Amino acid sequence: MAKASIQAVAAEAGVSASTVSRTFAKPDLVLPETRDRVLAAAQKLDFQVSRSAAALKSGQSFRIAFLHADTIDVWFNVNVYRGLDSVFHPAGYDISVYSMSNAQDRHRFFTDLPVRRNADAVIVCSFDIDPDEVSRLKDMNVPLIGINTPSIAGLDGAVCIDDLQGMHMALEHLTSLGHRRIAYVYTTSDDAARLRFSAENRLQGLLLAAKAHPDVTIEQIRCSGHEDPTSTALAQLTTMTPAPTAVCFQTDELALPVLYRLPQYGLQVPRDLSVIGFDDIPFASKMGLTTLRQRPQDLGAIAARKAIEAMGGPLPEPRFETVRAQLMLRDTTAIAA
Amino acid sequence: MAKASIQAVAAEAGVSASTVSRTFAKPDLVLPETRDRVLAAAQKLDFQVSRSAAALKSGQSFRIAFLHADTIDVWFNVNVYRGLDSVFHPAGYDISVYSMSNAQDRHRFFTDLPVRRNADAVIVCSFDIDPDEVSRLKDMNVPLIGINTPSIAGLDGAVCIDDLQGMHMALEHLTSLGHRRIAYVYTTSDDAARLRFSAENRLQGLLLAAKAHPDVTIEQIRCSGHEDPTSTALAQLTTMTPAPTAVCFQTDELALPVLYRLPQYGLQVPRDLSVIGFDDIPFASKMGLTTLRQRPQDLGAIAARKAIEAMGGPLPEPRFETVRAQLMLRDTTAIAA
DNA sequence: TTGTATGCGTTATCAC
DNA sequence: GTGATAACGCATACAA
Repeated sequence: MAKASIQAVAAEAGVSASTVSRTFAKPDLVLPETRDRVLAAAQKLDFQVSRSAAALKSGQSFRIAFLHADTIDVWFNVNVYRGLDSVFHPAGYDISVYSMSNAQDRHRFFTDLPVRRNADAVIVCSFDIDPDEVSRLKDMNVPLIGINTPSIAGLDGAVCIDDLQGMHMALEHLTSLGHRRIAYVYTTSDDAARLRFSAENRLQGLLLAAKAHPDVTIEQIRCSGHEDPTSTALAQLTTMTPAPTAVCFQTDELALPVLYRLPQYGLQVPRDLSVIGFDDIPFASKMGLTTLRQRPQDLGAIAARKAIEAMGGPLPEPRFETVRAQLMLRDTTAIAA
Repeated sequence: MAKASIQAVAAEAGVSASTVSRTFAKPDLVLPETRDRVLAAAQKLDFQVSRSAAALKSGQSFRIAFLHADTIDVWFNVNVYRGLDSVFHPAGYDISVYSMSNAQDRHRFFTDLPVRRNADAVIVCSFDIDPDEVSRLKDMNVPLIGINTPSIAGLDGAVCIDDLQGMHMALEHLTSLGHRRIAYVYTTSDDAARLRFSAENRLQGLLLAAKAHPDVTIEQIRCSGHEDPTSTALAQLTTMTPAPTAVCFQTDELALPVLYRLPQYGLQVPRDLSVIGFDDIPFASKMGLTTLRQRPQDLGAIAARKAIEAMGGPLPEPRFETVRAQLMLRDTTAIAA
């Protein structure tokens, strides 16, 4: 089972090694009939181009570094990964995932910078990356693309979800149903960098949108990292006076456990309380939660295309992009009581 | 920002390139003080070993192929990935993910076999891989490790969750609470290979365990891929006569939406109906679901260690391993009505 | 369009 | 314990 080299294929096909190389790297530069002969020989010998050798010679690594906050299993991160993969994989790139669960991971990453010479582009996701870190990454001379980064300074491209527009829609939906007392539930946990920004942006979006409605009040329910957010939210929602008639949650993940328990505390949804989430995770549709859909896969795919474009030379066009959230009307919002 | 080569570091440190190489690859073969000098020089020049070059010369690719059914975002798959990464990343390996969402993906993979010469080990997860495919992968002469594979034939190692033991615990728990009429809800969708096996194994486990209790009956509720499983399960659970007093779900994912809707149909949990899930996904604890915990991260880590051992030479020891599920007692089971 | 020659940056093998 | 040297397998400039 000696792994066939490019030489062996060349011999089998009766051509030179360069022709075999070209057949795989730049098929259009080789005569169709030659190409077919080479492909047949390759198939016969079970030949696959060695990525290591190709990488060494070409100076590329065919690896993309994907930096993200928290862990890869959070819904947003893994779906961004899927989007990246849907573009990078067919293009011949592997994705190296670097999870920054805590300050230590992060410190180690930025001192070792294992990405140097080992990535053709860097994708930074939901990351409160500081200017120092940006400049260190830029020193690597590879494209640096952001996804939902708080700032776009120093990036070669970026794509963000439009939290403001999303919350604007949420508020307009609720006010059109007659809601005036609206609560907003969010978390501020230290070890979930992604959530910090979305919490902030979404709150701002809600407050901004509320300015157009002088009679609307927004009550903030803040769940700090130490406590169980479900309990905090339930306690507040059931005891506030005057009681809100609608509540927006920073994320579906936060909303769903509360939605489940509300009946136990005498609140019928949507009769007594309208509920809106954010994200549209799979459980949201299964539980009928009205929510704002964002598609992390799309963000990932857009970022990947920008990266590929930037690797080709000039900066991607457009460099910065914003994607709208979509209001999914389901069973948890109704006319105010 | 010319990327420093190993030569440059050697010059800076006043040693030969070989010594620099050794400092990174086999630090114990080099004198501590020499090592410090080299490390200092490397740090100064921002040097990192080129994985491509190292790979070419050493004959390894430093890549692991991770084949899984369905998509990477399903809870089980992404957590297996985390487990793999926790072992492979520190060991210097990157993971290339190959998602087999459908027959076409799979066919393409096995005809192209992009993994040939480009992976040092193959991990196959939740895969109804057939003998032909196993032998094609084995031809690559790299370790082949399975995770929750239906068969272990031809694999160099494998680790599986003990579905039978898990369901045995579930049944004993329920019978000890006085339940005698127990339902089991499962899905059979074509495009979710993982679920097919777990559905089958878990059902068998339940039936097997029930043999010890002649007065216990197991009613199967099968949700085919075309219909909404939540509706099917609810319809059956609320209309069966005699009504079951407890229900086991194949997965938490299946259980939770049903759990949410049961009160709407007049069934209080656990007063009228006890509910047990399987997996212990994050929402299970948030919603108080009694369930069987499995830890895909552990399976991934175990598989990764077996792979590394097998790459070293002999077969891993033990070659095949089974991990127990753990019963998490929460709020959805109680004494039979 | 295809073949020839060369070198990418590292590691393995051997001396020393 | 360290240094010199050759080779890993391919892609590219250049020649044909």
